[in-house]
Amino acid sequence: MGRSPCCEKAHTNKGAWTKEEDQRLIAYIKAHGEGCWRSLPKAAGLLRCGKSCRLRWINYLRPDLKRGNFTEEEDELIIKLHAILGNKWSLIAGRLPGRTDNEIKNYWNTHIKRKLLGWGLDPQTHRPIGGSAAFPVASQQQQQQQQAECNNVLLPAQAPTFSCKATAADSADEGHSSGLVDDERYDVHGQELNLDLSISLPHHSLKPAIPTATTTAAAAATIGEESYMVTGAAGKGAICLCCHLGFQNSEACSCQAIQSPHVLFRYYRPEEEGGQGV
DNA sequence: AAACCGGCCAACCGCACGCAT
DNA sequence: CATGCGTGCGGTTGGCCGGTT
Repeated sequence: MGRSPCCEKAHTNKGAWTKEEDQRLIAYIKAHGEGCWRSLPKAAGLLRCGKSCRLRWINYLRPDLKRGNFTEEEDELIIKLHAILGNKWSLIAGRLPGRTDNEIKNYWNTHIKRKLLGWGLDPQTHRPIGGSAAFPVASQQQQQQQQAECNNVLLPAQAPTFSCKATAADSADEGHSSGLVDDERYDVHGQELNLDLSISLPHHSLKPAIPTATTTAAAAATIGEESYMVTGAAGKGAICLCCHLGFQNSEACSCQAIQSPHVLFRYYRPEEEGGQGV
């Protein structure tokens, strides 16, 4: 098939933006608003690719950007969001007003990665380096051990403590694809952080595949197109995506492994992403 | 003062996705 | 349903800058 290039590369500038280019871009967007990036360079009199203009605006020129160092609170929030979302920088950025995905990505790679490594945690999995895989279907003893490891991951000596609280308003009887829960909150040093994740049932079916009593403390979070299952704070019970989809007891279904009251927070990713809890 | 080195960050590149036709 | 277009996203690169030798 092949794609046409996003712009005529032969006649575009590359590299660092000049003040004049910045001014032109700002002036144009102030006058006409964002959007239509492909035609913007020509209209604004810029010898730049549309993508380049968009990037420059979003990452640097936008007036609502918060410049300066990341705060400790932002640090912690990024770590927690990364544990949930992985390298979904744009989603993480959406939870940090004034920060861009690029900024957070850079900050992660240069600061937080090192910080986690200092804690002895794998920056990608948020698990102890050299630790075992998260919650495979295993014997009860193995599960207990893994859950203990999980708690260690969530509560390293120097790491902030947090827990996820699913509200009780999670009902599947809403009759609407909007949420099991209204929100999720993390305790950070005793302070609650409302992540305000968009929570919803898998859109095609609202009927739980397992008894509803076990669903009361569980939340299904829909982030983009991906659904995540989140356990309740006290481990009163949880359901996984597999159960919701009717694949309970399948190999991918690991909800048997999450009955410990000690598990503060876990989630399930779609199987294709590894299907591992955190 | 010059060379070297490592960290940081803006920008680029390629791919994926959603939408229109 | 297939195709093309516009846009957004995530990984990577390259240049700048400050610190060290």
